[in-house]
Amino acid sequence: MEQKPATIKEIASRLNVSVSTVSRALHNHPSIGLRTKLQVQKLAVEMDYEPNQAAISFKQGKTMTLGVILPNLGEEFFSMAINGVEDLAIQNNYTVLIGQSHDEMEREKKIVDTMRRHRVDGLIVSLSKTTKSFEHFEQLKKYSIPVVFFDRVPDDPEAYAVSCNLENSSVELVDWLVDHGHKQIAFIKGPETLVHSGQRLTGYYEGLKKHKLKVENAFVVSTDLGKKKTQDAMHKLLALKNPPTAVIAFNDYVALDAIKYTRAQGLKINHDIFFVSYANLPITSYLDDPPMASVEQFPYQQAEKATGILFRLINAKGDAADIPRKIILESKVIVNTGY
Amino acid sequence: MEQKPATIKEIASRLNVSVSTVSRALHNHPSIGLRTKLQVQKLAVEMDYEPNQAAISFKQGKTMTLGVILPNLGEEFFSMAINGVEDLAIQNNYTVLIGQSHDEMEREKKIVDTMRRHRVDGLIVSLSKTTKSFEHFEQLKKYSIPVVFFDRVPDDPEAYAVSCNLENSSVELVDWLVDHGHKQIAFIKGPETLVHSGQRLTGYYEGLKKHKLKVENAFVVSTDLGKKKTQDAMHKLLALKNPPTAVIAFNDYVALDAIKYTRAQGLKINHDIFFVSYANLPITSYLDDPPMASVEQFPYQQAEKATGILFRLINAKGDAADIPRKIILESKVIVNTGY
DNA sequence: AAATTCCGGACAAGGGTTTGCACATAGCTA
DNA sequence: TAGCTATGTGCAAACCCTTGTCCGGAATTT
Repeated sequence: MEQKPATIKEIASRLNVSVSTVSRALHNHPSIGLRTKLQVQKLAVEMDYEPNQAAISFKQGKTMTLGVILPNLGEEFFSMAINGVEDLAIQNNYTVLIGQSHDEMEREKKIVDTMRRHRVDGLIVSLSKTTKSFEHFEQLKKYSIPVVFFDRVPDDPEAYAVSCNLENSSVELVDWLVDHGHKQIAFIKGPETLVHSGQRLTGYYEGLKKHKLKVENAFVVSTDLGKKKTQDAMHKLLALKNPPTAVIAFNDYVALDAIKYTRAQGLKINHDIFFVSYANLPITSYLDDPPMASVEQFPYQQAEKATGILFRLINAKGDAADIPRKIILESKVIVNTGY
Repeated sequence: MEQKPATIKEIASRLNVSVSTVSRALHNHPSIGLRTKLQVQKLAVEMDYEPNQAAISFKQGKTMTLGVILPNLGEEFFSMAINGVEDLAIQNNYTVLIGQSHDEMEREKKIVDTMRRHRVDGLIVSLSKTTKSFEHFEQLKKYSIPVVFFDRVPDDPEAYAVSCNLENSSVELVDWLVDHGHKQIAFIKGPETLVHSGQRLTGYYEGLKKHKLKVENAFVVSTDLGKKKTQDAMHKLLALKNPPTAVIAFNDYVALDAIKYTRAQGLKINHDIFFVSYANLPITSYLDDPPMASVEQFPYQQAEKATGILFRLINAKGDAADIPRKIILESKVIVNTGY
């Protein structure tokens, strides 16, 4: 077993040529003669030569590494998003450093620090739901590390961000429910810190208005996305003298918790009370009574677009003027059929 | 906005001291006077100095980076496992490079290449289900990059591996079913390439023997873990003149697909036919009729233990004699109660 | 006062790769 | 034949940090 990895230097000395020649030969530089080139390449293979990425990073000031920070890989939404980043990264010969904030701002900060120290060439971020300040990201400008956000994006016009507009789909969700005879439509909203929360709510109100339905304040309840709060929220709705016949949940996970609770109360899902939500997670297809409709937010595409922008930023030497700061995808209502 | 990141060199020249002094001052080296130390540290903060990890890696021949290769982050089992790696890595000031093989050997190979080029200090791997040769891993020895496998481990006595013994739990699964009156127990097995497949099957046979039940060959069907094959397998079982009353599925995902299919055939789950499986995924708690029992395989713990071994290997200079090559955790049957 | 110790800091090397520039040899043109 | 131009290689610097060795001078000891 060989101990130390081979270096360009060793190849050079064995062939009695200079290191620069070897380097150029391996890069197919035109100014190297064919014979030399072949010799070098042959020996390189024999010696299991592998360029030392650390040395290259050092020399070039580029690490060929992208950082990705997201709340939680356990959520299907994010694990699908990762694929969007990874695929594009691989195409560009980049590697991906992943960190999970677990929805805690402190952890998010720490990860940013680590990424910075590792000198990642750029960062893809989906914010933790508890993130309220953004210094840790702004700081990155000092080190000229570009950042692109997706899905959970900051409310900052300067930031590069890819997200899904949920307002129209929220209206469509209401449309769909009304078409199916509902007039008592409740809404479980998420944390105010998330930009998306507002969009959904706005769409909801808009939808009600469009169909000339009255806004019932008691029909709007909130959750922190945790199981407990979601159940509390659901409890409030069910306790009303005149409970809703349909519920729009913040996302599929919330819907799942809400459904579970509701079922435990003896109601028949999608019969006594209907659910619709956001995210359109594949796992919902295994449920007996999944949300009847869900808003697809295209995690893969969002992440991919964000990564595309990031690469443009990385490659743009200063003149990033023509790179769009905001990309908004349209979400889409998917009606759950085959169950 | 500052363009170039600050270097130790700049600090040195501004303070009219040598770079070595600065370096030592920042590392709290005892041979540096207090006054100098403070001056240096103060200026370092002012200049937003951040050690260049690439340069350090280069110099030290260590990248402080761990590579993790696993089939698919979308599977809860693996996304939970990642946390085990990440937590331990953070504690040791390491960063984690993640790659998904998507269960394709070719992709796995490519990722190994990238990781090698990035000179990760070590690798944690859970094999793709299509991986049949291991050259790409053995190759790593040449570069002295240690590898530790977990869960989906190779059948090689030399390899470092952490896994869960499923044999005993498989017997227990049969015990449990028999206790609940079942005598017609079927088994959906997985790909032969996975070591675990054999363990499960062995345990199944052992369980049958223990309870003096006859082995029905028709009761053992197989899947490649995909939805289609699972349905085919389930179809075969249900088509028997004397179908099973209970099914042991390869894992929860297989169980989910099988259950879905079975339900579609008009049978009542956990009434006409019972399911038990492996993995104990949290998402099953959202199902109306989840598998009645599931074998917990402790993904977090497996990954954590594997990472622990990896760190020992990284830190052991050659004498890795006392580091165990195999760690076997006992899996545990979890009976699904509260639904 | 002379000798010894120790503290604070400097010098320099080394690690792998890339790249601008200089240089040598050969082949060609005039 | 002298003068050029390709063509192919080598030299050396630069990238940033760590660390072993060495040295001047002040403080302590005898």
